Amino acid sequence: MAETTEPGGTSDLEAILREAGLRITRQRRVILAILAEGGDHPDALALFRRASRQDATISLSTVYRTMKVLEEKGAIQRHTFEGGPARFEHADGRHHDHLIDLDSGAVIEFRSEKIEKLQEEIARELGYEIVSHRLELYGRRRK
Amino acid sequence: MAETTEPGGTSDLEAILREAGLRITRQRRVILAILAEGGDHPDALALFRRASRQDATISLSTVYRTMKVLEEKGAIQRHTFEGGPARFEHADGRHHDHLIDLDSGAVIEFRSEKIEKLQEEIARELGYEIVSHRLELYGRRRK
DNA sequence: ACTCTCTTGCAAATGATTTCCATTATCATT
DNA sequence: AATGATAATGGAAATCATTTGCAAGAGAGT
Repeated sequence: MAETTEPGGTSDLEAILREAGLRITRQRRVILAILAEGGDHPDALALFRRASRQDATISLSTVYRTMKVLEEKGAIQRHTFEGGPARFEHADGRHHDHLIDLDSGAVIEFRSEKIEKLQEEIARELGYEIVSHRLELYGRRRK
Repeated sequence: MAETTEPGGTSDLEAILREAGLRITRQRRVILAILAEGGDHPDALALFRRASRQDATISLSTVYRTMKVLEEKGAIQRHTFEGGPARFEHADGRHHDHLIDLDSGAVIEFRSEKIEKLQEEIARELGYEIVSHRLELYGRRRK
């Protein structure tokens, strides 16, 4: 498994930075690696804590700055779920919506072609073109 | 048109406060009246400015406090659209989603039974019960 | 190694919202 | 209408998430 082709790998993110003429710093490398692992949707503080374990010199500002840059380059996505700080996710291209577990804060991704279609339809009827959308379900596990 | 039966009228909101054992103050009356007019989705500052015209003694804190109380009582809804302060809306019972005009900031309400159904379905498949949801379309007027 | 300038850490600034606290006002009761 | 208990208010300070200013530090091309 060549790490250069590993989907969603760190190298993807590094490549994005490099191509944008940005520098690959020690702290960015660490943050990128954490994001590349994927799996969850950490907020800036969580990211900072995890990164700190690998490199104690990282600051929260840098986490925020890095998130901002990566978001601008389209490399990650920022989600602001209800009543909480922004959470970040490695943008793997495939759009999806979210179901947030109100008890654990866990985020489950899903996608519904039907809903997407309906949204387009609704916007069209109202005379609009959708630029982006956000669909979030907040719920609890069914017992 | 008896104002006591006027749907979505101020008296509704006042009744909610009264029934909750809360006091009807001069400033609350002003804020409630503005919300009752409905029509748009003002944020706290806009609400504060409008209220100030009627009663210069109103403070921003009171606007926020009133919003919090009314939200807890289910009398209004708080929406936090992307990249902006919370905006409030008189809760008239009928659930709806929002389409935000990216150019004007205007909010258009809509409702799709089909989408609601699909959401339920998706949550069920994932083993969840929906407690609440949020669907927002961000778009521009089609020319 | 040298230099240019992008990045960083830290602290201070910001923006939205909440909370503290002493004062005022509402409303049920006289 | 006066009284009194206590909820509500204004204003300032506090909080939370995030951004920014600035001097020092570190990539990367030469």
